[in-house]
Amino acid sequence: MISERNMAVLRAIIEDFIATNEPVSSKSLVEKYNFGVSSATIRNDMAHLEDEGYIAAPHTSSGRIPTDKGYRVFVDQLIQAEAVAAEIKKNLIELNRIFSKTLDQLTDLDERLQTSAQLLAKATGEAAVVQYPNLKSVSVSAIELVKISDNRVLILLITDAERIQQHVVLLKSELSNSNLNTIKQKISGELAGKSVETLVEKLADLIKSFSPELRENVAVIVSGIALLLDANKQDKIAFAGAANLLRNEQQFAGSLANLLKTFDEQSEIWQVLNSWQLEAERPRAIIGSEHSVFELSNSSLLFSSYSNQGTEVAKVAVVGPTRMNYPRNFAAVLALAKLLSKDEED
Amino acid sequence: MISERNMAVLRAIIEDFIATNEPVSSKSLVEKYNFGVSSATIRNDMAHLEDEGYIAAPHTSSGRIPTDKGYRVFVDQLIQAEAVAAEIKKNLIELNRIFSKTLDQLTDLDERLQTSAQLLAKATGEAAVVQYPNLKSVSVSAIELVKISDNRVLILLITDAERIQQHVVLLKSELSNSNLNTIKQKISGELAGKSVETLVEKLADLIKSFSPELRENVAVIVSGIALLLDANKQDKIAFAGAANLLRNEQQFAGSLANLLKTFDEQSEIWQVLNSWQLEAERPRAIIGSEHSVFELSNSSLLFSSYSNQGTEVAKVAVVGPTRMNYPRNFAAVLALAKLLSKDEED
DNA sequence: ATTGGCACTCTAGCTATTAGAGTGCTAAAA
DNA sequence: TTTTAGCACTCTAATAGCTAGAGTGCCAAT
Repeated sequence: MISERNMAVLRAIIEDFIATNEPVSSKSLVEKYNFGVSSATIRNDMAHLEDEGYIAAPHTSSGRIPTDKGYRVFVDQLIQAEAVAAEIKKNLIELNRIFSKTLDQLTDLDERLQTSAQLLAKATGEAAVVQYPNLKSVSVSAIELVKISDNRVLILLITDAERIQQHVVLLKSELSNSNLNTIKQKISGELAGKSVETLVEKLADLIKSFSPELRENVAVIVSGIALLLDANKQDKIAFAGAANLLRNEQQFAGSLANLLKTFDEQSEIWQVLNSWQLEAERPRAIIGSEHSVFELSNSSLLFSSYSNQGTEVAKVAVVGPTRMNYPRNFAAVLALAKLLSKDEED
Repeated sequence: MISERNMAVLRAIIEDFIATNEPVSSKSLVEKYNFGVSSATIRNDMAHLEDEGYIAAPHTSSGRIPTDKGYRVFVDQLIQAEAVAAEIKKNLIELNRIFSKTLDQLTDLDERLQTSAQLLAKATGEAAVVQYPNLKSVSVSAIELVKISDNRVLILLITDAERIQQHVVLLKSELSNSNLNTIKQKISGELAGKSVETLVEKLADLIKSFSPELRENVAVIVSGIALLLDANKQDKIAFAGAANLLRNEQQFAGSLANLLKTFDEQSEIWQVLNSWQLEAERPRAIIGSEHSVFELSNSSLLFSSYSNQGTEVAKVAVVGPTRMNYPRNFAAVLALAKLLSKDEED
């Protein structure tokens, strides 16, 4: 059984450890906190907490450090406790102001997400990851073709998820404006409203429906569109704050290089994020051994999701040591998630 | 005076040090290289090279390591020596093949440059930087306006440097297709062919030339264009290979976090690159103390430039320890610079 | 100019020692 | 039953001392 005071001691240990990164001793606890009992009593509590697996001692005669299980209850209570929730909410408003000041000016998706990651990294002092929207379920709202020189055409793929992608193709032969217009009308009419996923198959048929003299160029354009659709399927993330990972260098030991490579390659992180579900608005924390990313030992993942018209499209996350500042970081993740969401109230 | 053999010894020391990262002793030199003299003789040569400042001894009874001055002559000779030039050229062809295989498929500038940096980082095993083209001197070839919903217009700024930028603006009131077309014609006609730099001033006048009922929306569109032009002025770089910097962790001591931040913030690196000039096709190496980036102590910068129709537009660079593999890295920098260049032969 | 020989120097690794921080446990007190 | 003072015990981290050996510098001989 975990008594009221046991809990308070656990919490004090965790807060102290987060602040100092040193094993916490019974003596320092009675000095800093007003438990109104002696260090011997605290020692008994600590022994108990250790039995239950909430804290551990690096060696026989050292202070205690929290275990992942310890952090778990700490974080769970944190999210529920009214007082702290208020604290988070206050941060949230402030962060919302800061974030929106920068983000509201950006409409280009790449820039927007990259900047988001940078803001999140800065606000938390940790590394930040922002998933690109998963466009598999998104549909095409229009395809535009713009002639930018005699033989080059810019293809624009506009989806209903704010993402506008571009690709330039080289035509095989000259194409009159009216012909280009015909092609545009037909392609756009044929593809608009369809989901990105189902689109690829339709493309081949499309070419055949054009008159023979246009087909060569249409084929080039269609292959350009296929390329853009393909790009949508790639798992992409924006990442920022690598320097912040270095602050906690010792804990990653030799694996920091691998860790950075993991972020570089993106797809693994993407999968990790996808393997965890979110309930409603709640942010979630995955603490230490709860995840299995080898390079991220002793690290926590804090994430939430952003949505488009109520449908979850992707996640934002903060990656840092298990001994991170949870209240601050939860607030930042929530603030960003809210800002990136395009829901009714906008 | 530096004799023939002195030079050979210097070179052997540098190559050995690059390979092993250990101070090089006279004994190991006679064992690995065929100088045909005893270690005592080599010791005399080494004492001489030390007097001249090409090598240094970490402490009295240790082997020697090259100084920046030592690397300097090594690199200068490297670039000139026929045999090595051939070696570089061979690498260059191979690298060219590898790079173009990936790059030829990419037309989006962001993606292209980011991928370039990644390829360069991978090919060299170092960190890589690719400057975005400096667009101050570039001119606008067209401005397109595309309606993507009732009240949103996508602005496309197309310059003659392959860069196509996009921005979405929210209209104040509905705008008919024909009106949009009128605006497009007028704006594009007015701005096409002008250089990006001179354009900003013209924008204000432009609004006045429209009929009052259009002005409100034109103002929105014009401010969007201004935003895009502004983005061109920002110094931007693509960076990759942070993990490779970690490999040489010890040498950056505590400054690695600052270093990563420097790359994150971009503008400082941009300025450093700009402060060095290139002669013609020659790549250039800036070794250790020759540059003054504090965080990059013991590091070399290798760079070359890419051009558009013969005009230099930006640089590509490799950043690594002074004891990097110069021939390989020179080849990679050159190969990429050549590939990114859009000159007549394309 | 080169070389063998040798004294000399400095480092890196090993061992020993110690102060002190912190615990666990016991027996008494509340 | 809970709390506490007291004390023995343990482990770490820092310091000092020691030694093998790698490497040099220089001298005298070739």
